[in-house]
Amino acid sequence: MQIDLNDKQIEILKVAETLFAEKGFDGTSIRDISKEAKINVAMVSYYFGSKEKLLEALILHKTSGLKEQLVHLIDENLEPFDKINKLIELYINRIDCNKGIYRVLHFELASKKRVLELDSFSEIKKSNLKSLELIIQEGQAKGVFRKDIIIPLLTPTILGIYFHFQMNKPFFEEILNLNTDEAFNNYVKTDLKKHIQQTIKALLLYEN
Amino acid sequence: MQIDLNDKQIEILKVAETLFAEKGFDGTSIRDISKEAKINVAMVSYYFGSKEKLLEALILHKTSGLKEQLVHLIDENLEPFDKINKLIELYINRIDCNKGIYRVLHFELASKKRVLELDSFSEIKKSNLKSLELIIQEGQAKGVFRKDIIIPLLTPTILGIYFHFQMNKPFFEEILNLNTDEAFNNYVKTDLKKHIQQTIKALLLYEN
DNA sequence: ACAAAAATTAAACAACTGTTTAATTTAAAC
DNA sequence: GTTTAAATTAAACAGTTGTTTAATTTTTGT
Repeated sequence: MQIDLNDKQIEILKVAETLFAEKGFDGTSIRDISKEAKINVAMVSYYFGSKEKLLEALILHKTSGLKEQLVHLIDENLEPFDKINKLIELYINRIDCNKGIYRVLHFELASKKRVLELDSFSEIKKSNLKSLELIIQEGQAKGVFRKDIIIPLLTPTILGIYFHFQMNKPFFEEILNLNTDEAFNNYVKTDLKKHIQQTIKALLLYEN
Repeated sequence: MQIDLNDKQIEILKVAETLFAEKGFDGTSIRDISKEAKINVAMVSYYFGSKEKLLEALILHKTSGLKEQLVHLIDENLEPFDKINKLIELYINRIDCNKGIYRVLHFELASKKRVLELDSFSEIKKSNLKSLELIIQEGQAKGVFRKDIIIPLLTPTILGIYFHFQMNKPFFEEILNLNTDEAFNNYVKTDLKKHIQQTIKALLLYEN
């Protein structure tokens, strides 16, 4: 796993992230990237080996970090619901900052065309699930959360709502009258976040 | 809007749906489609005009139908929660049958590369939101649902959870021990569906 | 200042892209 | 059966694709 990237490489990744997010991996050519980053086409192959390896480098470069934040959260001295709310906030902030790459990831992982060598990414996801599990169990031990929660379905609930909202941005901009990008982003960080927190809280408390 | 399609055209759409879902729109070439459908490359342009128009025809061909089901649901004589549960079931069944095209749609609508001429599709979504609104208001009038529900956020909650689960199929297959496609689909139609219904119910009932 | 290494370049590569053409076959109409 | 229209074909079109090459410039270490 490559972690030592020079400024030029990071610049390439930055441009690639934007373009991949806008037009998809297959929809973006190396020439698109090199033109936008004002470099020669050969530089991508020179630095990363191939277009696919560029994507892998991008994903690894961007997705590390959340894991550490979650592990750290476990030991914080917070009430169960505050901890869950903070977890949701961490997720949203993290993904919101890296919107582009998560969108690509979202699509490429589901594609049968490419089998990305992303064992390390899968490990991160499992670690995150483990952290969530610990937090839920703590809340259950304290008698605050119900006992029969299907923990693996909580992440798709959090991320699913967020992504679906982002994916249908044009539609929600229209029906919620969010006329500027700022208004939209603001809605995400306040109302949508609150909605997700409320949803999870309702799930954890729900009684038949 | 073209609705009269002959058998050959429908066969092409069928193949296109499968390949687009597997490899994405940009990841699928007309030659891929023509080879799989055992037709000449020129036939796609001959019948649909272009690759993009093929996609549009595919989307329109597949997405009509849910709207009518929802409109019909409004007038059914059901308790508010039963009506909502049935609505969720309709959504999931509908999308589950047309998994392929909804996956493409999900991605392509968010892409800046193409501006699909899909006013008719946007109209369908608005109509569906209107139907949901009527059902919620009925439940509110009967005093069963809370009053401060943000209705436009219910659809992303339902669809978001579902899509995120589908998009990360390999991951959930592993952590939930769903070893066959049948086991996975079964989990969606039972446990995941129940989870979504429970989530929405909790949201509609939630009290601070 | 000089040699070695790294970075950058333009050009070429072969394969693939969506689409069009013009010729041929098949089907329908009369 | 002949004429007209529709369907189907192989071939060619002009661009684009990811990647490699070999030459050149820039940077680095001494």
